[in-house]
Amino acid sequence: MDLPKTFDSKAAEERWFQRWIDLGYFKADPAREGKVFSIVIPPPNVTGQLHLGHALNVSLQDIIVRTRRMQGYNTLWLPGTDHAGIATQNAVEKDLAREGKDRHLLGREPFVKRVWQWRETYGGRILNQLRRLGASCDWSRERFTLDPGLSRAVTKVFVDLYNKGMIYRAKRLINWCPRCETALSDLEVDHKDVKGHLWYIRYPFADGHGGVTIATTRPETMLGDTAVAVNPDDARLSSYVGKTIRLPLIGREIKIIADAAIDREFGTGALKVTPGHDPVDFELGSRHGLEQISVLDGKARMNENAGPYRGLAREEARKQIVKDLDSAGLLEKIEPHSHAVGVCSRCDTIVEPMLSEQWFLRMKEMAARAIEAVRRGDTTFHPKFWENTFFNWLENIHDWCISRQLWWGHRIPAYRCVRCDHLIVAAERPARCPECDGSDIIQDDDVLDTWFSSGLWPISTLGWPDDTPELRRYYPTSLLLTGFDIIFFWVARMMMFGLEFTGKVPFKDVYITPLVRDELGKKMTKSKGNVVDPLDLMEQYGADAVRFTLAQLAAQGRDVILSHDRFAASRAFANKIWNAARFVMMNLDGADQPLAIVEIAKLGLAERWILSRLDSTIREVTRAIDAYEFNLAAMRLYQFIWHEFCDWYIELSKEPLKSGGERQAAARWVLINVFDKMLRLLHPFMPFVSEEIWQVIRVYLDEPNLAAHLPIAKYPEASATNPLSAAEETAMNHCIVATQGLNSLRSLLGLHPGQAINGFVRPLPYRDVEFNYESDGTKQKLGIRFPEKPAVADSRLIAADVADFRTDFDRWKPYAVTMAKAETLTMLEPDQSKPPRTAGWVQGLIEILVKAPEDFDFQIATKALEKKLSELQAHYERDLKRVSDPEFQAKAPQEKREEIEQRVALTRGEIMSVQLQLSLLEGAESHGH
RNA sequence: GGGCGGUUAGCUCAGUGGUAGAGCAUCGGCCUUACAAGCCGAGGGUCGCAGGUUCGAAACCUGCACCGCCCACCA
Repeated sequence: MDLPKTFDSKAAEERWFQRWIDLGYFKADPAREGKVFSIVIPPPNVTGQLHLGHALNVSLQDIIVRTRRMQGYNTLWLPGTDHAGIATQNAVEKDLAREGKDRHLLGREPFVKRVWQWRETYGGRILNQLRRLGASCDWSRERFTLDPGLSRAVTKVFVDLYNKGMIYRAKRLINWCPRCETALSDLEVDHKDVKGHLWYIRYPFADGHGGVTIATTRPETMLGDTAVAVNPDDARLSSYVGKTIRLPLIGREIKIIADAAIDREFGTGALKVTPGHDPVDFELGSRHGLEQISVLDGKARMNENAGPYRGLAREEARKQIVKDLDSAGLLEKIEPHSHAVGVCSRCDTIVEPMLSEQWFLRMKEMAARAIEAVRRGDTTFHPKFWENTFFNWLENIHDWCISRQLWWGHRIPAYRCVRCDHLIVAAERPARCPECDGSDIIQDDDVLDTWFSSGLWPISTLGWPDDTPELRRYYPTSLLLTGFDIIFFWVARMMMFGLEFTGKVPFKDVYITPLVRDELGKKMTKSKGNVVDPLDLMEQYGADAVRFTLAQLAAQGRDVILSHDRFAASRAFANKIWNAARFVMMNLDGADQPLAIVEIAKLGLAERWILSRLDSTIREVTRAIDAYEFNLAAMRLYQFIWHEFCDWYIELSKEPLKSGGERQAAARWVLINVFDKMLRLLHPFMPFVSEEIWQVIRVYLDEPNLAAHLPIAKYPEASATNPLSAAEETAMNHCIVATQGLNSLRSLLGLHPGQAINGFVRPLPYRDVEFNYESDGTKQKLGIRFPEKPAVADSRLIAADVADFRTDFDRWKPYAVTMAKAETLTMLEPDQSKPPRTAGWVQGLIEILVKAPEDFDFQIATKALEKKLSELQAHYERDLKRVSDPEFQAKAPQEKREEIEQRVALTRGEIMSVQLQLSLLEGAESHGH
């Protein structure tokens, strides 16, 4: 089998994705038996472009979806898009503007038609980009929030909530964007700090004398003032309460009122009250029954209530009014003042608090039920701390303004009889007015906030309000995976709607993804020009590498900071796997298809060892995915594949592969089987490279009902019993550590890697077994000759030989280095019966030193050893002190005491070893120079 | 004003009570027929600061600093 030297990611991506879809692997069948795993995609804006947030989101969803599918779950991942009312409408308006038109010129019908056209053009784009990432959605179930079925759900919800009295119409002070010319919800308003001014303006009493000075950041709204308020406890001003003021410039007479909410410290302590243009004043005005006067129109120009200023834009009016007040001698001073202004989150225009009649949804009760459901644990957030954020918002929730003065969206199912003005809320347009029987009935012009329909996404996409098989089978969904920026907009609303209309939470788990930032840790925005395009990344590194990198970076509770190095490393990883595959295939020439299964008992130590490492990897990866710890799963895979399988097992397999016979058969079988399981584990992370390789090796697999492709192959499970005994594990770890120790020694001594070193290491628990080591540099690890069967351990233990090495390899490793060296040393002690070959080891070392090259730097080597020695001594002393501390002996748990006592012995051995090495260096220096 | 998250090697991040870790980057040595997108080594950290709890703290508690984010009607 000929495989090219480097992995061609693009070819693999093109080869497999369409194939998987054509074969229907991603299709969900509600009729199928089995446990269910279901998830609905956070629908991207229909006209959106893929950004890294999507890429992260989709990669993580795909990892878990593919895993569950392979684990045999009845899996549904439902894709789709959101009509994204205001965002899309703005985009099309911008497009129109380029042609010198605007939507009003076009008219409502043609404009909406144009948006649909736009959707036809760009609507498929983002989903195609998700497919490029490998998203294994059931693409046959694609939904759009304006689909007829989903619209029907929206209408029903509106009508039901209206009939329950939860949706109502009211004239309130709402957020108004003068550019978009629509109402906005509180969430759609961003707050920005601006450096403004505080204008101090004297409002004279009605008799023309004296007056009260107020401080304001918005002088132009004074035209709508209907009172001046002071704190009743304010000694300076309370005597004025009840007096009348003549409002400058327009001459309206207003009263001075008292209200405890007034901050005496701010400004002059007197507040101009503008109920028509300020939320605080609106509240205050309602308490005192003040008139509400609006002085601005929908485009934020002064209206007919603004007298001489009518027609001016609000900024113009402000300048003019300040100027006029100054001429009138009423402007007392101007102070610089920073404060926050609300801006439209879509277009950044300063939002105007405006009096307006809108539709509202009462939230308190629904919010309370959502809180209760999360408290009960029906839904759990990951990471958990997001629950606080969720509670916090819901506990302080205000009614939701759901109507928008837009054209793109779900038109509100409310109708009005032209003749008698009767309001009818109904799913269908009524033919006649039930009050006056009039037939002239018009529908409300407004559409719903786009989040109203996305809030229904988990139920509407499954067919609600009908009782569909999908709804019954897949609802509640298993998981929602989304960004924190839409917890309020979307997650909370889905919770509330789901509970309200099905009595059940819409998802059991919510995984909140972190924010993706650029390499400098900055948020990516178009205006900063630091947006990294995932399509470029895929082009450069391949979809697998992009997915794997995002998974690695997605630690819970942290922002994802991009790093090109990481993408490059993942691409190298894909290539590494590819080359491992080439090695395996090269060595399977002429092998049976499928390979005959080899019993575990007939495998060598290295074979059993890699199988054992594989089991540990399977367990850890599975556990991490279950816990949504994608980064840990990815890291473990990387560690196993590269450092355990490639670095060790492949190297160790070379000799048996050449040997022919049973050992060759065993090595072949292990190579294929480990590779197979490894690819299955890897597949959810790197679907393309894994499939590309698996297709080549699958002919060797002997599995009943073997899947044709990886997406539906069975997910690996760890063996019930460890293929490696504790003793064998110890032996193998000794080999690894001995090899590393001697490689390090050679490097330290400045020897050429090709320089042969002969030596042996005897693992202490196996005193009658030795591992001969002959490294000639060209096959560094190959020289280890493993005993066919490790002999039973000798029970005699020397001082350094007390550690129980049945612990995790990584923790164990440093001790083993010590072991290898300590062995050497103990042999020098007089009371030991001295095994002859230990002296040989030392002898070998001396010979090497004698043969050291002319330019060998003894000073550097000595320095390094001395440093190491002092570190060891520090550790030794610390541990020794600890061990001899009576309190430690009294209070520390026994296992800890033992552990540290063992460490003391080991460190002591290692110290002696380093001392020996140092003395050898000294000797060699005087000898050789 | 309230709340949340973060601070560990040059960079990006693991590490929830027992000798500080990985990847990348750096340095040294290797073209060794799976892989130079590679292999073998090495250097590099008073774990943000100050207290406390503990036999023992990067980890647990308190306070502080700095970075980032969210919420909020001081005109």
